[in-house]
Amino acid sequence: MLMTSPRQDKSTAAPAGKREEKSAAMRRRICEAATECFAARGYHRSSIKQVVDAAGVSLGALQHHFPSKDDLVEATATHLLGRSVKWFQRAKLNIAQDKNAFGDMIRQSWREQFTTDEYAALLEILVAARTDEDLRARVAPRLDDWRRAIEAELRDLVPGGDDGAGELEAVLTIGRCMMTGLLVHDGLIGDAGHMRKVIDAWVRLATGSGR
Amino acid sequence: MLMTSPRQDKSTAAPAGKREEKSAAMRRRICEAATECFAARGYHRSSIKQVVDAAGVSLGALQHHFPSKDDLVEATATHLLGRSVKWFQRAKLNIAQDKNAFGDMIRQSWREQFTTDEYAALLEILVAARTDEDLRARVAPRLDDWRRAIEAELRDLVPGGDDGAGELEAVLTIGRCMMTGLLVHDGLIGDAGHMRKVIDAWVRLATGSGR
DNA sequence: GACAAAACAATATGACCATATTGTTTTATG
DNA sequence: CATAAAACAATATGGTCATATTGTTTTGTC
Repeated sequence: MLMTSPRQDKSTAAPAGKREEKSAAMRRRICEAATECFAARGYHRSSIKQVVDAAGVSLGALQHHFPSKDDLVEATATHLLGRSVKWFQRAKLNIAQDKNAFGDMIRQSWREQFTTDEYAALLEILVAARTDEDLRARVAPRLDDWRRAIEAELRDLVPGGDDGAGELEAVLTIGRCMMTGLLVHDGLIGDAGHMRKVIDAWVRLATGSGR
Repeated sequence: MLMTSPRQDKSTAAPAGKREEKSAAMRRRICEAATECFAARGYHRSSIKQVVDAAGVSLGALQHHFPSKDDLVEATATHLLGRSVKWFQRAKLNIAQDKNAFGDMIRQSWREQFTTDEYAALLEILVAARTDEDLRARVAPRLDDWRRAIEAELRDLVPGGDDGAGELEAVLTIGRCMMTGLLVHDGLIGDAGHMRKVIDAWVRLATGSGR
């Protein structure tokens, strides 16, 4: 038996590493596989079996780390939201503090964050959580933390004024929601050029230029 | 068996076009039940059996009118999109041609169109179609028709100038996408007051007031 | 009134899914 | 190195799903 056992090769794995470290790597690997599956086939059409196959691990291994599907989904959502926060932290440093900073950030965010498999997977999870009480109870708090973390991160980027705080929050929320809806509506047609035009229109509106 | 004569008993039954009419009523009834199910439990968690129970019809009846699930979903999407177009046609007449027309329309649309079970069901279908090629091929054209119908309907409502056409399209698209994303993101938290604030902020931005 | 097609109904089928169960290997630590 | 816990693996189970199948009733037309 065990002819086709999906073992990790030990040549690359750190021997001195701890059990905990290996466990974290396995969890990450499974979450990444889940991300792929959710993006490719949608949340409900992705079975545990498919995630297992995509990750190249055994069903038992997945079950050990994520006893239920909700456990896996919550972990995947947390993983994706955490990566998004890290993206903003990085992007913030790379963007010059000129007057186009905001528009550049929006456009870059669209390209590098929203039009990715990672965001597609997150969208699947969010929509699934809408009609699944248990899942929503797990995911909603993480989503709220994510929103706050990003707002805190970008607070000093937008020039704004005195009422910049509330204004920033509103503009960020509108932008985020608009991009999400753009994926759902116009993404279904698949016209990337048209979507970019909409993004540009949003930047114009949000920065008050060209009016 | 049971060869009773159908010659009499015409007083109570519909006189003409009975079969076609009854068929349309049945189809509508099933689509409405599907809408309920999709909104309450999500697309993939709604089984044909549940739609059948909600509609109070037999499985055979549903199968007769919609041989496959995709047939049912396409019909439901078409039904919902058609109702949305009718909503805009009605709303357009009710709104005075003052300078607040646009803002009023946005707010009314949010209340009466987006925060409804009908739109929740549509959202479920759109997201499901993202990762289901067959379903997308059926739904995407209907969605495109819907978008064009609404744009044509509202073309004369926004003052706009020469470039009003392109500008209107962009503003409508952004607003529509923003509301959809608002449902997905902030709707998960369930704070209706916060969402209304975002809508107000969008109206301010789109109309250029208070800047 | 005969007759075919449409409409409606009830049951059957085969696939798939989440998870439970049971067994084996690896790792940390005394 | 003994040993217990953690990690990993293979199979089993009960339920649900979409759809196929087959049978019955209703309706339009000749």
